[in-house]
Amino acid sequence: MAKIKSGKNTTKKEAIIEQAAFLIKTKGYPAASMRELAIALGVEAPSLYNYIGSKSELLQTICFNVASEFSVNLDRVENSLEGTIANVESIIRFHIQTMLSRFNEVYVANHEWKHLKEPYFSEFLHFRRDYEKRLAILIEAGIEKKEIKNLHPYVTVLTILSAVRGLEFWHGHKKDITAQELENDMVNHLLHGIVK
Amino acid sequence: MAKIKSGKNTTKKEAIIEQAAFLIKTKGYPAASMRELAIALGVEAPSLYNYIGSKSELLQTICFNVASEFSVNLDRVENSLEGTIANVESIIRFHIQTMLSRFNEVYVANHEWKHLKEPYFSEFLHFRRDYEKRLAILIEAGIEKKEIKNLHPYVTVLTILSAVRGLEFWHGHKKDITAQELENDMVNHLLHGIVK
DNA sequence: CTTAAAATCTAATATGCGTTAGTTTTGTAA
DNA sequence: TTACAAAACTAACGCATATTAGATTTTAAG
Repeated sequence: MAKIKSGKNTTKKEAIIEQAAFLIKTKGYPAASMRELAIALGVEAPSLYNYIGSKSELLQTICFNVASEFSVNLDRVENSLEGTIANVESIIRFHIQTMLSRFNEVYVANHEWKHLKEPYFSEFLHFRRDYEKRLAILIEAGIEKKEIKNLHPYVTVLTILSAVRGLEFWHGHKKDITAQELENDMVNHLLHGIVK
Repeated sequence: MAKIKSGKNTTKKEAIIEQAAFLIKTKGYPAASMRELAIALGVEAPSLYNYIGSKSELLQTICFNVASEFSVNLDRVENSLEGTIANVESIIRFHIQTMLSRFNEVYVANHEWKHLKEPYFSEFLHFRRDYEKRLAILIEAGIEKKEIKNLHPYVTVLTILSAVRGLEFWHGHKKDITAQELENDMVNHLLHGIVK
């Protein structure tokens, strides 16, 4: 009777994934049910299986889509000719912008990946570690060139990645401050600190 | 047949909560089952109900215990006579130390509180917002006293809280760096930045 | 040793889950 | 209009869940 709605340039599968990202973000993967997802799309649960293979496939798609985007951006930065500070700033800004523009998917990739099944769980974990490692190498290069303070590179990476992740909490406070202000102030804080 | 084991100075209820924190952290609240919790304690699931009222009560206890600890610490800092920088540093260090010493419970309070039922969900959300607000006021005072840069206070609070939360990811990397180094470097980064 | 209470067990209830099978409806092209 | 395929439906399976009821075992006190 009802039909899955999909926008002009999106397939129905993409519409399902988008709605799934919202639901998984809101309820968490285990509590996000196929029946509720179906209702949100105006359809019965079994109908979804004409487009997707399984519930876990939805999570995989979301997580690895996001991972791929960050990886491609890091490729670009690694090949840039700018200094370390500019590179780090560029990465921070990319994280903030992606976090804000594709909130549901990034949130799911950040929080729900632990519910991935093997071998996807291990693959994703490996990707994360690799991404952190590549960032740490970038930071180390900056330390050697004396552009950056000699703090433990992993701590620096951890602090930056965690800080930008925290933008999830900003979603309720949008009125007080624009996205641009937020981005600038956070970059300023992470690069130069808050002490005057 | 089997009996719930509890340490010397802990009641059986406390033993259940401690194990529950580990399980909920690992699996997420919806996927953490009473049966699995019972097995970890060497007992059958229904036996747990002699000590606790429900599964959701476990989550409530964990979340509000942690909230209370952070609140008490903030009370102390608010009444301190130190400058803003010292106060902020003290709060950052408290977060890091609590995160590392009571990892499971803090993790659960940070990540699984959205599965709290009403009215606990709203109460916890209100507590969080209040805590952030109190920190922002602290920061604002520092800005007025010209101890701290004039960045948007909420962004500063967000950045700090998110960064310390990120310590969850450090739990696998313990060998490379001591807790003390980590704490010092992160405080340094958050107060003074990374640019040389 | 007896007895009462505390602790644990087994069995069962009701509910919800992901998914499959088989059927019916809808859309499209010949 | 007919025929075929895509997309939706209903019904159901097998399994896991939190929790309750009631019986049984263990513990501790008199």
